[in-house]
Amino acid sequence: MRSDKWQAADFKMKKEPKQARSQASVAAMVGACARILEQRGYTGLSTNAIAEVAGVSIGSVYEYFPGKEAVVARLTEALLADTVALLQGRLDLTDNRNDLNVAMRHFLDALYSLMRRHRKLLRVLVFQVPYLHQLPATRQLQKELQQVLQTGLQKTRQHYQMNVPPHTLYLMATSTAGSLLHLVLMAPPGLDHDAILDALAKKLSEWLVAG
Amino acid sequence: MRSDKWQAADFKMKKEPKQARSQASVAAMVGACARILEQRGYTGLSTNAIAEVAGVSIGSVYEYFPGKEAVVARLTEALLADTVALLQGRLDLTDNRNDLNVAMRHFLDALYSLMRRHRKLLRVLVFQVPYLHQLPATRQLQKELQQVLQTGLQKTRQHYQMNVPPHTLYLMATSTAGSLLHLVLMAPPGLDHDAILDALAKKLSEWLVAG
DNA sequence: TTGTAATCTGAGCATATACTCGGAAAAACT
DNA sequence: AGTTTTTCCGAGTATATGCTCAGATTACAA
Repeated sequence: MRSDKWQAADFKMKKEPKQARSQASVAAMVGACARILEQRGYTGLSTNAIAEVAGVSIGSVYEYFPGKEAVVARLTEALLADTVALLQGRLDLTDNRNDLNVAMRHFLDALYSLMRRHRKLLRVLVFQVPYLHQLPATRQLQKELQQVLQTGLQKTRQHYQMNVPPHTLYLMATSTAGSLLHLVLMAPPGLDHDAILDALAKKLSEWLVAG
Repeated sequence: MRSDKWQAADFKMKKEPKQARSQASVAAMVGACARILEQRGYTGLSTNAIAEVAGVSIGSVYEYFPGKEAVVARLTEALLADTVALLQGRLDLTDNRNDLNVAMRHFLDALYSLMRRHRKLLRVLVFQVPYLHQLPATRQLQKELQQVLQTGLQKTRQHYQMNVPPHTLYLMATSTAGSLLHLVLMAPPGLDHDAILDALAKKLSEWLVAG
């Protein structure tokens, strides 16, 4: 086993579980993976540990996954589904004729509470999983988010008749991500998160109309 | 060996090398650590690998370090020294009576080129080292940067007579960090980095004077 | 019922990694 | 020179982890 094996790792399942029994097994493995990541970090994740925590034998793990990397990939796909679904629903709020600031604040709140709900898992995924950015789910998330923002802004832009300079969208996305990530994962205690989100929403709105 | 051992890991050296010979050995180990991290990632880092690449025996490694975590800690301390020194020197540009926008752009450029120079190493440290935020050097860097910014802004604030709302400094720092990190480590090809930095500097300046 | 495919098992082998320890070699000290 | 401290060595042990495989067990279909 080469230690940098993940650089060419296989993130796809060997086969899909067809019966209800095996589907439950796979679900248990993915759940075990999440629990292990949260409690022991990525260094504590092993195929043997997954099998033990999931309550199945090690052979069953390799029946469906080529290695732990694929289990992590499957887990992130599940998170992706939740995220996109929630953001789609929440971004509709931008559509009805509310104040831009309010709409932006709603959007930020959706992102913030989602990240907060998966705080521990998110920390490990972002700061420890070496191949996170090679994962199909991660790439897809970036695309989806960009598209959601783009279309959402397009509506807003028409409504408010503004034109956004070329690099503004990129800067808004990356800086917002940076602030939110820091707030959720690295912020010192004692900060008023709501107030900070208020300020961020206000600034982003101004940024948009200012162009 | 518990797999989550790093949660209580010892980041301090067993003893300092006193003779020139041992100082060279330790330097070789730290250099080997950097090379391994860049080429094989954190999963490829082992005490045995450090010894091999550094050209010393495994026993020598454990003579000075309790484990690989301490070597990584030592490495980040070295990076910290470079960073703080460079930023101190570059922030003086904010002092002379230049335009705020220009000064901000200089500051961003210093940060950007430093991060770009250590691109590969930075990626591994940020995205793979599980205990990066527990490292003394990391905590110190946050403090130093905050202090440098605070004093730098204080001068500028006096000069331009502006008052910055409570959470603005936090948002500026975290969003700037987010944008710079994304630009250096995760940006898709084809982006005009200089133009983006221009836009960011402009926006930050406006943000400051706007309050 | 009987056959076939799907599922599960866990002992066991190969390898990797962490870390020790007794002692050799080199430098510094007196 | 003799003594002490520092430095270095690397075989060797213990453990962890990845992964296989021959066969038992269960579901489903003809």
